[in-house]
Amino acid sequence: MSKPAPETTYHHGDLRPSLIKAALELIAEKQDAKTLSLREVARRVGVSHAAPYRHFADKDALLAAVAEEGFYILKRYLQNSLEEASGDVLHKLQKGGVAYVKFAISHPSHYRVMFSAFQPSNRDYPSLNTAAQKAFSVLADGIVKGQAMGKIRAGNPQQLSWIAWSLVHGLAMLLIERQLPLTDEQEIVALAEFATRSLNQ
Amino acid sequence: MSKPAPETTYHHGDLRPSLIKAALELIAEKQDAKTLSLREVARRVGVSHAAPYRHFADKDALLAAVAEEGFYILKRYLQNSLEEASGDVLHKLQKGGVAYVKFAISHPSHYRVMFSAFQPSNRDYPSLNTAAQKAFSVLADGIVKGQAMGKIRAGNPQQLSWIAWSLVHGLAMLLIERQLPLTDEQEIVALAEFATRSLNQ
DNA sequence: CCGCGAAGTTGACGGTGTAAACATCTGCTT
DNA sequence: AAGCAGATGTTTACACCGTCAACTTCGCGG
Repeated sequence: MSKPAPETTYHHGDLRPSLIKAALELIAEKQDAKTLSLREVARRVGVSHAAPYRHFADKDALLAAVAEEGFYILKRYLQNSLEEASGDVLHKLQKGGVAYVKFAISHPSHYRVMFSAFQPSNRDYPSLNTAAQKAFSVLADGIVKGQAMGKIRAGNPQQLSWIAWSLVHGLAMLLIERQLPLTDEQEIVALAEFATRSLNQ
Repeated sequence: MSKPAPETTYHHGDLRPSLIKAALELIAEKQDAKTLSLREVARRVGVSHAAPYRHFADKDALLAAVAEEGFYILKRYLQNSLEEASGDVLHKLQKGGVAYVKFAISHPSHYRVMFSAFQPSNRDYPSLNTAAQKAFSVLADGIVKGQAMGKIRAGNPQQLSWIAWSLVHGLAMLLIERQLPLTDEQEIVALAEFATRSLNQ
């Protein structure tokens, strides 16, 4: 609403976020992120095919921005689920794990981009890396808190949170790639709950 | 050695497996499987750019074959590690889990192809699906055996093996995508051992 | 021995990522 | 207020890609 649809102007004025949004839409519409073309994104925004290069070094850079956006959303999603969950820390954490899987399966193509945008040298796209780190920290901080309250077994909290992340990430990935013959949401949630209960506490 | 390097012939004679092998080499040489081109594979084999279409419907079909090959290798790898591991079933299974992660991080780009070759409708490439299933069964069968011997807690063995698979797959993926700041093989093995010990038994 | 189908080649087409040269606009300086 | 400079878009061009159709070569069964 901030922009009164300026009919036709030479300068778009808000291109960078528009490109990210359009890429997100296209990724969601197809199932497949790897068939996404930069020119298609430009077309959807109504801009020439070279315009994106004023805002992104290359196609990968746009995908990295899309991924980064995903980690912001995931972080808020996890924080909300932890706040809303009732009961003790352990129960909150389990709800968080289920929420993680739910997020992944409800945005499968976006989730895939989030975890495939990383380059050989992970020093590219530092803001993507810190965004991912912050999302992960929601889970890791919960584990530290649980340990402090004696609800979670002692031990290297970093290792503990890494394997907890591995569990939900692996489950999410296998579900997204249809390696597990589950489609019903209820069945999936049940399995996710079972998973979060299966780690030694 | 079976082929005495026939200098130059119109017909290659062994093209299909050669293409798979060349694709595998190229994927390993680059880190990145998505920059692999069909024409590049054909070039490496010394054949025209359209020749692959006599053996594969399209590029995805070649990648599916590459993935299938990966699941055969993985299956043998897991079987060997289970056989060679000493001790009871539980210990064997834990060794198997570590072996799984080791396989993934020592063939990262191949492993990525294995889990990204699946199509929206998983009824394409049925042989790929059964190959993946068979590799997974090595692990699942071990769990059933462990339950029969009372070494692993009772419960739906399918769910149990699914979450065990999720754990090692998630750990492998996070390591491959460099989401966990570990590079030293020993550290990684230690984390994998910790992971396989962390499931309720 | 011959001809037919399988396997490989050539050439073409539309689409893609990306760079270079050009056009337009916006805001700051004088 | 004028105008210039840099930021933002456009056009054009190039090499490469996946794929198809038409053509060529070869090996094998009648």
